Amino acid sequence: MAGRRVKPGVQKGATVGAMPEMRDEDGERPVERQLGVALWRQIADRIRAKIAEGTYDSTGRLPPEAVLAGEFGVNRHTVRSAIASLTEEGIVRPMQGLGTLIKRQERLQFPISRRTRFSAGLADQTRDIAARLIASERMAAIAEIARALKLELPSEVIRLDIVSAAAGRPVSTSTAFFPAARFPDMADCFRRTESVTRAFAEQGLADYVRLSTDIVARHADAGERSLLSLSPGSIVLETTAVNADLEGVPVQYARTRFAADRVQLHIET
Amino acid sequence: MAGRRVKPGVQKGATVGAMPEMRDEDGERPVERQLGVALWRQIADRIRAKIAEGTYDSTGRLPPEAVLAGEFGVNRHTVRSAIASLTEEGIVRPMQGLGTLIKRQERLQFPISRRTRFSAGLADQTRDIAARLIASERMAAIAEIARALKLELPSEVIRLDIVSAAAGRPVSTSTAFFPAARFPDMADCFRRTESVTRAFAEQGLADYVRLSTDIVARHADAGERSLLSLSPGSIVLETTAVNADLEGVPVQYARTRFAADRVQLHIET
DNA sequence: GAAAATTTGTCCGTATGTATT
DNA sequence: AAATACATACGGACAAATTTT
Repeated sequence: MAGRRVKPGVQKGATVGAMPEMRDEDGERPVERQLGVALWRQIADRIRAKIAEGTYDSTGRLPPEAVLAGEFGVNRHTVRSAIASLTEEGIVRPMQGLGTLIKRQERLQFPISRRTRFSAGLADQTRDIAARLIASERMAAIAEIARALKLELPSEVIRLDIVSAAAGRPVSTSTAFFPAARFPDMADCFRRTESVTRAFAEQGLADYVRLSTDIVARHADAGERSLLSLSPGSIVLETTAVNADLEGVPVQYARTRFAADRVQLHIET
Repeated sequence: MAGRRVKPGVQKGATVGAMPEMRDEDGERPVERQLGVALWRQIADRIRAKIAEGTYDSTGRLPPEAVLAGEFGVNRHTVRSAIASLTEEGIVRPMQGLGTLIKRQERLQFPISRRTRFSAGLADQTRDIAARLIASERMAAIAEIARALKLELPSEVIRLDIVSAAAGRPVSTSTAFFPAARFPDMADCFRRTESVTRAFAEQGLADYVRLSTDIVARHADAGERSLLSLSPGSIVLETTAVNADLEGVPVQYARTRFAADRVQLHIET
């Protein structure tokens, strides 16, 4: 086996004859070398994608390393590096003599609708939900926040930094702003109740609705990777939402970053 | 094994106490090495992110290479590699003696609401929108599609593969399924009108609504990178939507992958 | 139960790419 | 431009654990 490896690098000395753009339309191995992304990481990405597609669902395990190496046209060691990375991510678990088992992990579905409270729809998916307050601050509102909450400047807001976990794994981190005049005890109430809904209720707001949501996806920065236990290159789904009471007065402006590989947003319209 | 980086980094020979601290809220620079992504690509990613955040909006250009090298704690050669990559992507344009200019590119906002057709909300953001049919097929519905479209098995569906571009840059690629019995000429109509809405209209469906949408973010695969002109490591926002006529009968099941760095989804509830 | 086949884990070495000095 | 250090990728050989024969 072990096909001839293509000569890497751009030979700038000798002009290579007109190789007519080999059309590699078959999906099996357009591996791109030396483009700033290590081969083992590219292989890891492709294995991860295949797992997500359900390619290996019938066996529940990866093909043997030697087979994968053959499929991708790389050395077995390179496949091993890729599998090591996926192991680090908690996606697979290699067992000597047995094979590499695929750990099943479902995506949590987060409903986004007018009446949805943060964790309401999660109750039937997992019981073990925890929200932890990691920081809070009473501060002057900057223009962006004042505009969203429809506050006059200057105004004070309360900021809460929250990390939420389901089944022991962190799934999201939020930064939420509340008008300080109306909800002066937000931090204490949240710390005690571990819920924005209940914190609102303790301060006299029985119900509230979601006004609008913006959604963006990007790479997680170092802080988010740390809070959400993500590996480098991981993705966050960032939602920016404005919630209001039933009269339409904004009560919360929140930016939530979800670990993209653990969640799915769902919108009923 | 987190970065055991020894960090020769920033040699501050003379302490610059009065430096105005350019709003660099991103604390320090925990550059993580030996993790499968070349340093220059990590730097490129971070510069791209900063551009997206608007960090350099005041000047419209990147700080000098030497300054960037100092900020990130890497050699200037590495920063140059990163900038070369961003130049290739068309994000910046270095000019000798002048600096590195940032090419303006806004995020397109895609509204997701009950009555929104695909490109309706785009009209006021850019004039130059194009939808191109790259493949079509009449095929037997698989279980997932039949369930979404509420078809009995066996049934036939028409599949359209579409790439949409705005202002000359591809922003999304969709795979859409329609019941073949009801819309037999979908492919021709779409090819002619370049619009799902108009193709529906030509076949007797004047109006339709969005029933539900699922949203997921993940790394782009090789095919998506090719169709959307994305670089390795890029992210796609994938929406899976079911549209129905006004009686609630499903008429379209579509999976759309957006280039995540070019779009923002917006939900009004 | 024992032997063979399969599969992951570890070691050797070599060549090349990456980043700094 | 060159020297140095380290990460990446390849190739081979064998050990260790598990399943199959």
